[in-house]
Amino acid sequence: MAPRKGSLEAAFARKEKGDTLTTPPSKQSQVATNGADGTPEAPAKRRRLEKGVAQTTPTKPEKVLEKVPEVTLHSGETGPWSLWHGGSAGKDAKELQCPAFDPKLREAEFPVGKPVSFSLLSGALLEIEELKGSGKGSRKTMTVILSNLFRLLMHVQPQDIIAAVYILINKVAPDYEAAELGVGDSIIIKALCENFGRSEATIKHSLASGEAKDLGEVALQSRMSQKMLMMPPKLTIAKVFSEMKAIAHSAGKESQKAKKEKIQKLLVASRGEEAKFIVRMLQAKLRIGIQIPTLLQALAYAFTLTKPGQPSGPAAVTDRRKGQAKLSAAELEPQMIVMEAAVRQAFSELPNFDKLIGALMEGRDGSSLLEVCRISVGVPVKPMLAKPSKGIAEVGERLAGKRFTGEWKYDGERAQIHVLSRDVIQIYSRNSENMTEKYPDVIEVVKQSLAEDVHSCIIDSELVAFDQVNKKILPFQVLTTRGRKNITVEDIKVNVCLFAFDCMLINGQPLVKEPLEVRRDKLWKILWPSEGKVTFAVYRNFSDINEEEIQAFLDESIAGSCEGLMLKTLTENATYEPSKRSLNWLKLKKDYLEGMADSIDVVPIGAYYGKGKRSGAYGAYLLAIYDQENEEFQTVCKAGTGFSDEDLVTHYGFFKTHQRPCAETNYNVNDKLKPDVWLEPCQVWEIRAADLSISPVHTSAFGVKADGKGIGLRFPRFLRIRDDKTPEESTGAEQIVEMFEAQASVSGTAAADDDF
DNA sequence: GTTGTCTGCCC
DNA sequence: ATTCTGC
DNA sequence: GCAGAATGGGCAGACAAC
Repeated sequence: MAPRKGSLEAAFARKEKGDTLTTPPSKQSQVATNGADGTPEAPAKRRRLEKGVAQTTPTKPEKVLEKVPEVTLHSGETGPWSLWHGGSAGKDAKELQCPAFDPKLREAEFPVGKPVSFSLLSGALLEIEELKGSGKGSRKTMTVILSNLFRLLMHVQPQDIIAAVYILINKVAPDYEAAELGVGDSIIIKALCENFGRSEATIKHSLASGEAKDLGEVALQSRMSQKMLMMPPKLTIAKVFSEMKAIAHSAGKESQKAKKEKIQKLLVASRGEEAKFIVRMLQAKLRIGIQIPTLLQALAYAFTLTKPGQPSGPAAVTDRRKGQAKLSAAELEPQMIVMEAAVRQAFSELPNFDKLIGALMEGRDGSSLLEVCRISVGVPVKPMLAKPSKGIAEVGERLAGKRFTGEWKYDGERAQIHVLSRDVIQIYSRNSENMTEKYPDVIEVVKQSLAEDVHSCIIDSELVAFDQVNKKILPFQVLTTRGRKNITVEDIKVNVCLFAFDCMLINGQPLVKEPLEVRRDKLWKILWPSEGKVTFAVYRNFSDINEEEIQAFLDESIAGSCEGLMLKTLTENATYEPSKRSLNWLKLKKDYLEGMADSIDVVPIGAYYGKGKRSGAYGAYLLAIYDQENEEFQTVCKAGTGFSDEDLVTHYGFFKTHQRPCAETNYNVNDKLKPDVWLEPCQVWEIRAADLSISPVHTSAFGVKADGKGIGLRFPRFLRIRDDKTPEESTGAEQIVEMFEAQASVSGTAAADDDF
């Protein structure tokens, strides 16, 4: 058994929360208790702002124009210009890969105004894929290809840029406009089987043997060996996108069949490598090394080098490095840098490619883009995220010499609350999904909690399941049982409390460029807490690194049913601008800390073939503990992370020779977890997890905490092999139960037994 | 009407 | 969510 | 340090199958 005593004791040391009232941040320096214990009076009665928001909102107008950063010309080494001048020698300027690419040179092949063949996009994807991992400068070349693709489209068929971008990110609409493809591996496999006369078994075998690294390659191989007499017309970018939209929009009876048939039609019409990318696109796993940040960079460069024509204005310029008005490197590089920053910021504030590209097509550049792509109520903003920190020492290094704050990290659901008006309130998730329908109760309570002079705002917060009778935070797992659609306030079974911690806009004024200290101050003035409904995240400010105080605050947060702490600078580098650094906050959780986390010794009893870069090895393992009483191995989780590439190879090599044709008789495994390969119980692994939860599929401590259910692990990851243990010496079922009961969010609540 | 499977989305 | 890796 | 790509548990909701 690995050390874990510390965590148990810490978790048992449940702190009774006092009834301390909150005070505004301006009047306090160190407040550790607040919120849930606010006064019970109706907020409306207490609502009286001494200093109204109107007076505290910034008097200076919000800057729209970004100050042009101090730009030093990199010319050659690291700056964007290094992508666009080097490496052209010997390359054909007709090739997308070539930095000197000029869209005009491809006019014969891609006539202006004609729909563009999907093979152009597919070809670019293939080139990019082939560059992946090919060493120095390969990422740069990938960006160049993408940029040049956009430049070409800009010249010949601008409306295809949006289609191409959506295809590249495997979506059909912005995240906040619910439009999901509703296609998964299962439906794709069915489509492939029927279409190419293959069986599911041969497809599985193809993947297991490494013959194909993913379903895209399966599709491609099947398509290649298919003889076609009559070829449907070539696919165009526009056609593929419209089919994707059609797939996303099909719903109701027989919709699965309809989706399958659309997929098959696309595959039949595909040529060359297209089938591979169509399938991957439907899986939302293009896996060619391009995600949104790279896409934004490529767009920025494309719209710097090439200028779209305007309806009644300047004509298009395909290559601003050429012609009479040509610009020098010294002029273009700063433009690229500013454009890239502006595009990133624009997408962060308005994550909508239609609008972003629309603005770029209008000719907006680094200095004017943000005038139209700005944070606004009703459109979710990209949220600030936090980087995991390995320990308090690391936190100290990062924050040394800066004023910072620690906030309790609540275990709930991120909620970005948009008050469009006092009557219209919307709620968005961490990933910009619209959750308004899920939380009518929150909307009501926010309405009642707004200070009088607030008519619009955007608030960042966490929604946490909350026991209104016992005034206690409930586990995340309780929150997940809430319904999501057609929810009415009357039949809500899982109540929540809102813990607010940031504020990005008030009364039309963006606050994203204000430091956290200012934003928090304003937040506290626009929202009135009410017990168990709305409050502020508990925080404590620090002006110096004091490891003991941070540790103590961390312990308090865990005793208070939280996951740990969020650590944020207050003044320096403390704006709300994920475009600049998406992981600008730090998170400190007990399971990151050596000796404070539950670490568990388990036995690998099954394995699953890896996909993509894991193909050719096992990508994940099925892990079990040994239950002495029942003399059987009971599963607790699968593990697919924590392995170095070397580990993956070692494990594969080892377990290849310890396979079993079927499960051992003393394996207690749910059918839904059936691994690709069964393993002999012959090794012990130490793994780590954040929490334990009641599991519908895992069998450890089966029936002990809930009828017909076992206990599973949340966020499991591999740590190391324990050569000093035998499988029978792995963690026992009774220890799993102890760990489950020791969790601060479970102990002392009614949920401790059989409530699941 | 019930049950099972699949998908997307929370973490 | 966590984690590892190439650049 | 960023960006990307592997992978986890578990829930509701939508459909399909029975």
